[in-house]
Amino acid sequence: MRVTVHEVAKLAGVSAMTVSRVVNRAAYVSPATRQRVEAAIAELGYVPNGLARAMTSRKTGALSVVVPDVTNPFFTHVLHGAEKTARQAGYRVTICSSEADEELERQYLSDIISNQADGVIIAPVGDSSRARLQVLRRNNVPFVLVDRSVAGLECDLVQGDSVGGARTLVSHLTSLGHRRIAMISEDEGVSTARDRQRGYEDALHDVGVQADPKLFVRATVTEDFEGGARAMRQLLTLKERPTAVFVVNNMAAVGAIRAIREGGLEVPGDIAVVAFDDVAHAAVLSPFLTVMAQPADMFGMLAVQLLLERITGRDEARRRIVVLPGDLIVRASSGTRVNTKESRRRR
Amino acid sequence: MRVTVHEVAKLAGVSAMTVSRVVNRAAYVSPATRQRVEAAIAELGYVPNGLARAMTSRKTGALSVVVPDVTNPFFTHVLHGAEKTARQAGYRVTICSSEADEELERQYLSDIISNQADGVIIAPVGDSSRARLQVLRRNNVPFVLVDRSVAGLECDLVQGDSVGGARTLVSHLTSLGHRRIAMISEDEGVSTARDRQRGYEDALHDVGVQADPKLFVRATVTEDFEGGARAMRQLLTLKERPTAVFVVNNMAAVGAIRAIREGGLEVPGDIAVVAFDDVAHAAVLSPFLTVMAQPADMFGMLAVQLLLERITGRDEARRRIVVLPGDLIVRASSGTRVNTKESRRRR
DNA sequence: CTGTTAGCGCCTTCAT
DNA sequence: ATGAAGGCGCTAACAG
Repeated sequence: MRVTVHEVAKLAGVSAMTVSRVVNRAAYVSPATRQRVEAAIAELGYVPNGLARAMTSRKTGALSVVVPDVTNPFFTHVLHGAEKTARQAGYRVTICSSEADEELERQYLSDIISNQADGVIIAPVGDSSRARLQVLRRNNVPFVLVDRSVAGLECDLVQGDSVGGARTLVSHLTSLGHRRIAMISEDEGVSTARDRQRGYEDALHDVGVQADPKLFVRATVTEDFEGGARAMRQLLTLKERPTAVFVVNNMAAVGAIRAIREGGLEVPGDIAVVAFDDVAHAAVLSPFLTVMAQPADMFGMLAVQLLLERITGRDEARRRIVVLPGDLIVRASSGTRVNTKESRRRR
Repeated sequence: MRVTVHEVAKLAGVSAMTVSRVVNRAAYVSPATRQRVEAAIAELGYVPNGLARAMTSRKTGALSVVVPDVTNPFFTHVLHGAEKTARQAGYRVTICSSEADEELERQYLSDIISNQADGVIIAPVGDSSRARLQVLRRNNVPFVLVDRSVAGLECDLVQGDSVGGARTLVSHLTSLGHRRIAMISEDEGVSTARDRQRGYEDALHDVGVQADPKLFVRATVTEDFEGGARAMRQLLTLKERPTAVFVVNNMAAVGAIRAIREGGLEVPGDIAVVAFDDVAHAAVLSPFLTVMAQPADMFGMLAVQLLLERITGRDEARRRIVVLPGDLIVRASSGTRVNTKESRRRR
């Protein structure tokens, strides 16, 4: 089978312990024996068994990052930031795509415990994740939430300013004269959905508009854009169509825009669209969607930093919450000033 | 510390061995004791230690997927396909982003051996990866290449039809009347770059055009689009500018288009652009780039299937190569028929 | 400076 | 149907 310390030891004429010391650059090994051991290692192509090491050291050097969708550019950048930061600190990163599925998430978290990851970064499926995360806690696996909080669970968290961001986006629409503004949200168990809804309502309230329940729909947000498309189609059936739509995230927005066009309408001519999170490559290729762009890489980086502090630091019980502001990027999809009764009156 | 078999055993009043048998659903445990053990497991929140298990079973249940860039939508979908297929087969997937860096790749592969992954899927940095992959082989870690082959290395491989795909893309351009067609390629150590160059030259040859070395530039392809942009800027300095450009991949194409626009020119008006690999979300938001779309998810799925066969199957020494065709998707960036001297003459 | 002992948590093997 | 012994590969803790 695979080469072990013992074979190296035998070849070098020393004990297994000495080999271990050489490998780990640890203390006092005479240059002469060190050299013999190194030669033996090279000759046999010895690679230490990380599992065995982890067994004794109780450190696997692995962090797990759990996201609902690896193909979503937002999470892709969270991953990237996390991976980079973790690597620089000597940790590997295992990526799990929960597909926004509770059972799958449960399975992954169980795997993570089983495989003794040193820590976990997770964008939870939703509030239902609470029970699963408490199992992590019971097993002493430190974790940090990214992007989404979980109701009733106190823990470190890196998130965007969803309330403020949504308010800014929707205010952008109202400032253009829109008053009949719909929102496409997602499952209410997701904290960002709730927060963005609040920002949406705040912005409407700012201009004296009462949120109309008929203009609020939820999309099942999947990797495919279908969820957003379906929600949009539903809005298009209304007698009084909205003149603008605020979409809870980038993927749903892409679906919504497709649905609008398939319905024979135009963005922003017939319906203006704004959304949370930028769409990386699309933004460069043909800048179109007006968004609240979030520094996704930074989410990942900071989450790992908090996590590493939990792992290495003596547990300062204090819970840390980092909130990162986003940037409003105005592009074509939100259109220009429109003439509504209200806006005409004001001029 | 973490709960172990022994604590469960003590609580249930049995031996550790019996606990193990219950956990593994193995042989002969009386219903009565089984029940007591299960109660103890639940009460203590026991989760088996995967490392210890792997130590004895010599199976970690982990596959590693190494890609040059996790934010590239092409690789993102390869990952997704791989992850899904692996999970269904009971394997976890660890993702490594080599950043197209040789040293980083070496480190990852070394980690992978060390952590006893059961197998590896890798889109290698380039031909230089050969040495590193041979280390894998020496350590009996089965692996399958995706997307790129490695010169001088015989092994299972899932790839696209780069020669044919490039030829189709470039022929699309020649059929529109273009004759002065540039290519933005990448490092020649990457098999797809070589293959696509061949397809490019073949297509030119088909219409009696000799490839002009001045029209061939290489981009350092990074996660950022800068590589493609720089290459494009270089082409724009030519006295006789190309009328069309074939770009080796999606990321570089995005950069190239940005550079063209920043240079005050238009796509496709001044320069037509075609590229390999679609840009997922952008394609829906504002269909623009003419591409050879590859079934990336399928790359990942098939690669895992081949890998699992290597892992579980008795090694049928035969090497397997799967070549998946792409789809030409014609959009705005390649433009319509142009009038060149040649095309005018022909009419 | 180097070797010996023991044990990480589990499971294979052999008893009972 | 259940238990005891031993070992997977490595290293911490103690010798010397």
